[in-house]
Amino acid sequence: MAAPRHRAAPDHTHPDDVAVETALAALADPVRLTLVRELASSGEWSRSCGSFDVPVGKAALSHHFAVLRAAGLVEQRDEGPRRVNRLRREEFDARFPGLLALVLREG
Amino acid sequence: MAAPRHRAAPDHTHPDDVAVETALAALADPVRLTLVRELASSGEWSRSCGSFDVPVGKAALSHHFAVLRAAGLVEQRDEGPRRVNRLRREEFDARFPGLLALVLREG
DNA sequence: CGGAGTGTTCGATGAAAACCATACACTCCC
DNA sequence: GGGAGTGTATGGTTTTCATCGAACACTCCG
Repeated sequence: MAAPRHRAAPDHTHPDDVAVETALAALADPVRLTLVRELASSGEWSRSCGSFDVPVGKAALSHHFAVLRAAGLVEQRDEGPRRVNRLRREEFDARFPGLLALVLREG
Repeated sequence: MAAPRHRAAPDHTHPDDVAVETALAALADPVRLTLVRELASSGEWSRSCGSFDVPVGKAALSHHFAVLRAAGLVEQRDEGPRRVNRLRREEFDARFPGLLALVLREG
């Protein structure tokens, strides 16, 4: 058996399994764009979900992170009581070359 | 006075005046993606609006072209009874380098 | 144990977007 | 002039998406 898991691990999607439409739609939202940008200018695994300055409640925020995971943009890991994030720079850029750079270049 | 214009010219938006979110949202739709791709593999000004193989009615199609114009992706010109299209490759690529190539590389 | 902190899930709501059918406008050609 | 072809505008329906409030699950710490 596997080690007992006390909390459901978030299901990730690898960028390779993501359709272009999905990636574009994920990045087309202003809130998610902020998350990605702030995440890009922070160290990996340094930001918990609640540490972002976006004008939405917890529920909506949780949903946005689910969308980002499904688009292969963000990886999450449980660290104690909080869930920390990492931008999947390399993997995502390998699948969609230049796209991340494009949205990071402005803002 | 200017020469009499019998039909309203479509209002275009230059890619330089387009926000990233707008460009991404425009390309995130499957129908519009098809239009852009088919347009990319055709000569400039060679395709009229009705010449595309998409599963939507005339009204919806007209709307999609309006979105593409607003995103700086397509330029239109009236040619007799029909409205012909051109993909704004260079201008759009100057504003969003690599984005067009990205969506054209697949499909 | 019990409370504080963090994040997800559920149900409902409101706004935005896609779509259709119809009606209209314009051009071409007989 | 009148009909066929092409595209737009309008009005209304349906779907999708972002959002919230409240309830729940889990971790940490006193």
